[in-house]
Amino acid sequence: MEQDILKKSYQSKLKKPLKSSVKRALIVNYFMNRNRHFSVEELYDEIKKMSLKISYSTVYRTLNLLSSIGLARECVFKDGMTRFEPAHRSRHHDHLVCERCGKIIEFEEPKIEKLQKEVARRHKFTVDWHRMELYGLCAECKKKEKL
Amino acid sequence: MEQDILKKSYQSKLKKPLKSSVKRALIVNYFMNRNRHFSVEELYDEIKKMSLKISYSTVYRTLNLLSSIGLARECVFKDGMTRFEPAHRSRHHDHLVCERCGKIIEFEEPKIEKLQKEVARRHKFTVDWHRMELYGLCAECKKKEKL
DNA sequence: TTGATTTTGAAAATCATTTTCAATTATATA
DNA sequence: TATATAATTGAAAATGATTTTCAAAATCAA
Repeated sequence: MEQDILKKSYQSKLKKPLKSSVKRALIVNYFMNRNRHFSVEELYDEIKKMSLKISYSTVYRTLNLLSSIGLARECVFKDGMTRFEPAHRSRHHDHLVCERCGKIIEFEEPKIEKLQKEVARRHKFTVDWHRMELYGLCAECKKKEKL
Repeated sequence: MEQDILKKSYQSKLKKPLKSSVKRALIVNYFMNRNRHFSVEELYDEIKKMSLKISYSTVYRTLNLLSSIGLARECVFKDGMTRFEPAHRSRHHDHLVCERCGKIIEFEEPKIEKLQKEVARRHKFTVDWHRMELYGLCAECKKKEKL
């Protein structure tokens, strides 16, 4: 069961024990089967759509839980809303964000990472993490633009 | 007078005319003489310290005005608070943010910019702007860490 | 000076997120 | 299996940064 991953991961971090719960299972299940970003609202709506009762409190709580044990990554783009993505599916990456349609494209560019490290070294800075987002127009929206 | 820059810049953008105002002059003056980031609270406190009356509404309004005509740049780092920086002092740059003391270091790295453009091209994406922040520990905080 | 328009600040509204708290549920153990 | 203990839940309230409202004050053009 998917919650087991969570339990182990969580309890190994020396917090209070986790009791199993239907609601949390629901959220974790959605989360584990997602391989891209989603907003809290998106997840909430999805569960509601299955005509299942859930509250935002629980959604936020569970997502923060996943985040705190490193299973989820949080991204906050320009719109200021928190999105989550599964950390188990992909390595660190950066984002291209379309300002027209909101599409989010992930990319990795090791050469940039290397240069970032260089910059940090130059400033005697130790980098824990970074975020990099390129905002603009995606191919599809550019096409529409031209019509 | 510094407000003139604002007036010209603003009115040339075809909006309603600007009347001169002491409060706005105060804020614009602070802004123009700043060459680094500041939070809204920082500016507000600074003006209050001079025992001058001002309200947050006015501060926000004026800063947003400066932003809308391109004189100010807005940055939102991990803490979620909006900071402003004068756009007239420096070119585009990215940031190193110390997670311990909050220090913000600016840097430019043309090689990274070039690689970003390459990434965008690869995805047929047109980039309008980007943000890149490296979070970690600055040299001073690392030193303290070791004691 | 008047009349029209902009600016201001206090208070209320927003909006995503977090917290509170009482009721419900899971679990360990008697 | 019953009971005690602790975790989970959701509704509603709280939060906190920012924006909006609205009536009063200030500015400007004629």
